Amino acid sequence: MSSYKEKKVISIGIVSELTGLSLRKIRYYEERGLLSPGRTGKGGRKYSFDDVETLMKIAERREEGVQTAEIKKELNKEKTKQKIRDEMIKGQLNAHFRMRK
Amino acid sequence: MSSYKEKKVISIGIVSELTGLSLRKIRYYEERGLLSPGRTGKGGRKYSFDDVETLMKIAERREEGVQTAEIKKELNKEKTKQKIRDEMIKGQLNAHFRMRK
DNA sequence: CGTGTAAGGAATTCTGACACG
DNA sequence: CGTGTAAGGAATTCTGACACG
Repeated sequence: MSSYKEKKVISIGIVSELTGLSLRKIRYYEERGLLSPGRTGKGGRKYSFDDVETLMKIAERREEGVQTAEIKKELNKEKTKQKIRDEMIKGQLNAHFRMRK
Repeated sequence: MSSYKEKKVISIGIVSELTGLSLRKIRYYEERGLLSPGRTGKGGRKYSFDDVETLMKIAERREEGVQTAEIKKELNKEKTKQKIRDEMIKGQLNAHFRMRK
């Protein structure tokens, strides 16, 4: 279910090193709803490797001059596609096990 | 080569939450050579998910009353075994590609 | 041996705001 | 719109040491 890629465990400083983005940019993209880091008990942001990958995609698109609102839509589309893929796999597995019973 | 499991990106506070171990214990096991976290520029420790797993194994063994020196030997043995496995796989791959050429 | 804790300092992160554009 | 920066405060982490056992 929850793989390492999805676990929110990386602090913003490390994410900044990993992506080359400033803390300001990382926080701003969150403000615009492009990603949702977790939070520690006292407010510290926690990111997953998935978040880091998302940020790298954002950086690419920004360099191409794309605005955050547009990038947000693109990311949502990707997420939807991924969900459909996941459900198809789940469906296949269910069909498989129904047959074996 | 370097998967997410091996990337040193988690701070000690998060590792403490993930493992249930105190900061003191985590640092002590390092002092005894049972694991080697990375370091940020200014001295902060950085752990990988692999390190987190190692710490959980250590916690189990400690609960059984095993001393750190003994646990260290066990971990080294595991590491050696893993290395041998990795090399066998590499060997198989090499053999395979030699055949296909 | 393994772990807790108080101590002082350094580095990190947070938020809200002003600036420029 | 997107990003930098200075500001003040709070939370994190570091090291070396003393304590107990």
